Amino acid sequence: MTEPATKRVTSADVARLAGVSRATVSYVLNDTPRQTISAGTRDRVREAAAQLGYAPSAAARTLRTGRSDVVLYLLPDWPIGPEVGLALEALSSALARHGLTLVVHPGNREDRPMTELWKAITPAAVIAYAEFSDAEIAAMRSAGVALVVALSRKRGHGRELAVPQELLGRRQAEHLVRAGHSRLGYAYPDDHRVRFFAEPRLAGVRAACAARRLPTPVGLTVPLDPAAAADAVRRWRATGVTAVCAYNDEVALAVLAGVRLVGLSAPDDLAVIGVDDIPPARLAEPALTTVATDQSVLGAHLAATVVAAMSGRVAPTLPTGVVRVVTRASA
Amino acid sequence: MTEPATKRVTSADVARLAGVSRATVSYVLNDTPRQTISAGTRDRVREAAAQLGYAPSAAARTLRTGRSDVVLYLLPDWPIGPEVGLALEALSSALARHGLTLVVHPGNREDRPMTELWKAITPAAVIAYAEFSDAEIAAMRSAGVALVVALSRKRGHGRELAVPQELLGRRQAEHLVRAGHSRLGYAYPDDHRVRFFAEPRLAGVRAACAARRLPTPVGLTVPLDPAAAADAVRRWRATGVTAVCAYNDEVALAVLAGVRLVGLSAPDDLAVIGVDDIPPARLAEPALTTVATDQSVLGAHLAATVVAAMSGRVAPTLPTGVVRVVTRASA
DNA sequence: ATCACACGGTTACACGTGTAAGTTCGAGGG
DNA sequence: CCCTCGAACTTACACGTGTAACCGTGTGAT
Repeated sequence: MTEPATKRVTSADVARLAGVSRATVSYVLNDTPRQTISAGTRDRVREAAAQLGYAPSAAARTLRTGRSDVVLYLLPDWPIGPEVGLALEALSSALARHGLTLVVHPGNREDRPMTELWKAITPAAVIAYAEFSDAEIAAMRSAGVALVVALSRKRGHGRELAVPQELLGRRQAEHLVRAGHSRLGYAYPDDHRVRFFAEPRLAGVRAACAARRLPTPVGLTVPLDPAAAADAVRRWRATGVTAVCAYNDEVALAVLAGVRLVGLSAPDDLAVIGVDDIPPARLAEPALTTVATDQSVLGAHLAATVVAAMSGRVAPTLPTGVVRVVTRASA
Repeated sequence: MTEPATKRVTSADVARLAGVSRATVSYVLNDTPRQTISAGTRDRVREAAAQLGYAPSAAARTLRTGRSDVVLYLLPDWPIGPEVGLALEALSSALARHGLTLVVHPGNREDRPMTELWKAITPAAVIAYAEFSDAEIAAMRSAGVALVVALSRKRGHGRELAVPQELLGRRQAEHLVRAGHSRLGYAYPDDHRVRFFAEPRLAGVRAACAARRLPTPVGLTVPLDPAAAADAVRRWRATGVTAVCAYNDEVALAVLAGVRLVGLSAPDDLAVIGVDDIPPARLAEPALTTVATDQSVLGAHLAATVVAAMSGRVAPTLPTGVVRVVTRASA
């Protein structure tokens, strides 16, 4: 049952086969700049490594250098949508191109103190949605974590890396205003855990309205339930709202369901715009207009920022045109 | 800029503070069965460890034991929905309870050969959707990976761990038949990458029909586009189909959109049932009937299976009642 | 002829842990 | 009194890697 488990291929094996010392193997495979190795030896070592299928032990490497090539990505504890999956894939690809490995960990802060995890892994960087306390950040730093990145809004501690959430709200409002609406509503999510995202988005909508001297948007919490959403729709109608920005596509779909339930129709009676462009958006009745983020360029940008920060260089600026409005029928 | 980075707390520090040897610390903290330690010493060691905030280095531990406590979960390269996130969270919690750490890696087989990853990490177990080749499995085994779990249907190589996909299709068909339908359709996804899931689900529908001596379901590929879905709906109607099982909720939503587009209505003209119960399902027009899987018990079961297999015990059987039909308006 | 020096390597150590193999010591049996 | 034996520890080694420090050798300058 318990197999002999043919021993791991180590750099010593490669060295033996190539007829050099183990140090030489290390120098060749890591392209150590200080050390010069003849072209002939380089080839022999590379050949031997490939032939044996050698892959260095991450454990030993981490132990030696004190830092692993792992970037830890802590998922939030609220439900994630398909767009997160896309972003992760892009981020992973981009990081891999820089020799870094993305590791995603579901954020169950309760089960096991997060500290155990990064103390154990000693990742090169930690990316998380929620903010860390100053004490946590200090602890990580001293534990060898090179970079701590929070994707939420407060500035100063980390860097603002994700798409500025305000921008999403602003784009929503701009689209609605351009379509002739002046009295807007905001559909707030029912889940208090996402307020880190919802608040800045709402702030973006508010800012856009204020800039145009329009009345401040009337915000209502909209659960993912047609009947509850119908209530919200009635209240918006009563206050003269003609178009609503929703926190995301799911909330927007709820609003659309509410509109249908009260016997009205979008966008004539109430225009609706979402965020994310999830697949069901274009299948809704009516098809949902939404603000989409290009997750692949976003992932690449995030990776570039992490890499830059680790090598001490200055972070690149977020490329423009990452978010765009997908115009469909609902607004 | 580069901080002094207060050195890592090691077991040697704990030993010094507790006034014992480093080995004793290891014995205490790991509850090594062979070794007896007095209660007094145990307390002193534990106290010291807590006081210093000691967490053992995963790298050193892995290097020494040759196996890490990481369970590697390889995500597929097709888009994932919210249900995957829920399952991961449950799995992570359950594994943590057994001292294992879940690590999720987006499956970009192109960027970096997967071999590099598990050769580097030496995980305790690997969970993946797609199947591995025999060579890959042999390589993992010999590299020390304790268990390889394939979530796909082919038996023999790995273990069938997830919910049998056939069951999902069967439940769909049973619900429709019980509602009085006899001529069924199957809405196949447009993405060839998910055939590992789609084929067994379709097989389940076929089996349910065959068991009741009903005609074999007529399968059509349905892209996530209302117009294309409308075509499919017309063809189903032409062949006398009165109800369709969709690969998942998104495809089902597309079918519903198609139904509306051709001026018909569900479930009277065509009943539709999906799989997954994603949030937009209950917000659709009409609300989508679907087959839901309890991700939390599934995650716990998956964790139990992994743990059992690692310790050589026999795998538990999948608890019954994990999948249930959520009846709404569409079927 | 001598020296400095870049080239192309090798030797040796450290990283932090688990654990097999000792070591000390007090108790209990003959 | 001696021997054995278990409890309670300690000592010592191995895991696989990166890298600083050392070393021989040819080569061009003095």
